[in-house]
Amino acid sequence: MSLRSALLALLSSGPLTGYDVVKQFSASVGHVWHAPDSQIYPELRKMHAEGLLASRPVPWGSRGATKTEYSITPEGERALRQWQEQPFGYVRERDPAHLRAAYFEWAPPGAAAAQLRAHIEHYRDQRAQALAQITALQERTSPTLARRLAANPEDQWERITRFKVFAYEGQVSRADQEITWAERGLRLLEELGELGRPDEPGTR
Amino acid sequence: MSLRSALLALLSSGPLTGYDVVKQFSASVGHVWHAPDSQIYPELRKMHAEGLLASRPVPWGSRGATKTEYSITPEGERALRQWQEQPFGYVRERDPAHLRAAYFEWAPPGAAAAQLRAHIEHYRDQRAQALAQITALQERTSPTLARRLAANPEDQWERITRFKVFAYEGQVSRADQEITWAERGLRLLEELGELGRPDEPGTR
DNA sequence: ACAGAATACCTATGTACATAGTGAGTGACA
DNA sequence: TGTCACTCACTATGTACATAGGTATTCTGT
Repeated sequence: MSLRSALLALLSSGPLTGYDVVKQFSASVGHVWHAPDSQIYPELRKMHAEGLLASRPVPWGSRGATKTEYSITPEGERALRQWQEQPFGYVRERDPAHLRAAYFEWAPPGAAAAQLRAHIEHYRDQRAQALAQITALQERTSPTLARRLAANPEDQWERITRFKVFAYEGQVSRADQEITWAERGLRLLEELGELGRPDEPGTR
Repeated sequence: MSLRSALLALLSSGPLTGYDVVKQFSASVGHVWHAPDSQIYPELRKMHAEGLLASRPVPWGSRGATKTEYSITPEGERALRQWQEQPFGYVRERDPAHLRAAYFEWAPPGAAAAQLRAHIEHYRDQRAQALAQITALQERTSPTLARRLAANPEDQWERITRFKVFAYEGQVSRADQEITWAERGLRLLEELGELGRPDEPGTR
């Protein structure tokens, strides 16, 4: 149900056509809740059917073709608020990286270290991306934020912006934590003499 | 495909009946990769069909009923090693807590703080659980670990144990990070005067 | 004038997972 | 002898999501 909320949140800053939803999604909310377009289009239609969104055909091209523009309805806004109200069930632990690490004794020589290095790489990227988002928010470079602020009274701007920054800060510190963990892992491997030793373990 | 690997990892310490797989799973690997029994039983059968597991009927009860005992085959062990070798695609960001936080401006008064407090609560639990696992590993209280060590030469014991501890340490520091983040969020709300102010924002 | 790229908008299909059951055997006690 | 709780072993069903297409329309270069 989070995709639904993410879409409502996106559309709460103003109407968008399906295609624009997809585009803006991946450039904003998508950083915190990824979804492919193949999931977005049907969901929009479903939400429309349930009255959370209104739709309006917009002419496109010269041959009478149309695209659909969606906008949030009062009921959609109610759903958004309600979503923020109700506590959510946490998803169960399910982490491929930790799973692998727990059974590194099965990794061929070098493979464990390679995994950890890839882990670090990945989270360095994530970190950089999140930081870029934060700067874009703080310097008001983000077009999605601009739309949203324009749709709200000025005394709310600070508040709205800081919540988004706060969310991305969470991603930054999570990335930091993952990097630190993986580095500790590399040190562990080193300590076990596992960065070059060709040894086959685990075979009962 | 991670469930598959988790099951192979579990069975690599010795044969188990379906039921015991389910039980031991949730007491060990399950902490790092959760799966319900309804997913485990069919997967075991599939893995058996593909030759990763061998099966043997074990009599159960007095009326000739049987249960199935699964054990890992050489091919299963090969799959385990291969899994550790190949790099994995990281799953896309998809975090309900961050998503909510990014749109806290829609939260009714008090709801944002409540979310963050629940977040802290949840990760305190997680943290405690992971720590308990670590102690169980280090003091050799864990029956699953005992089985595994018994199936391996003594000079591997340290190594095997430390990998598992390392994985759980990752959970601990992740939990710590989440708690810190949520606490920062509470401070932000306080700064914005949002722990009691009845104010309706976001309504365009 | 036409090719090719880019834009705009979808659809189909399969799988992983959640949720919620079912039903048979055992042991213990009242 | 009945019923209760517990162990053991599954099955059914729906949804979220990934992967991989497809088909118009407009734009750009030559």
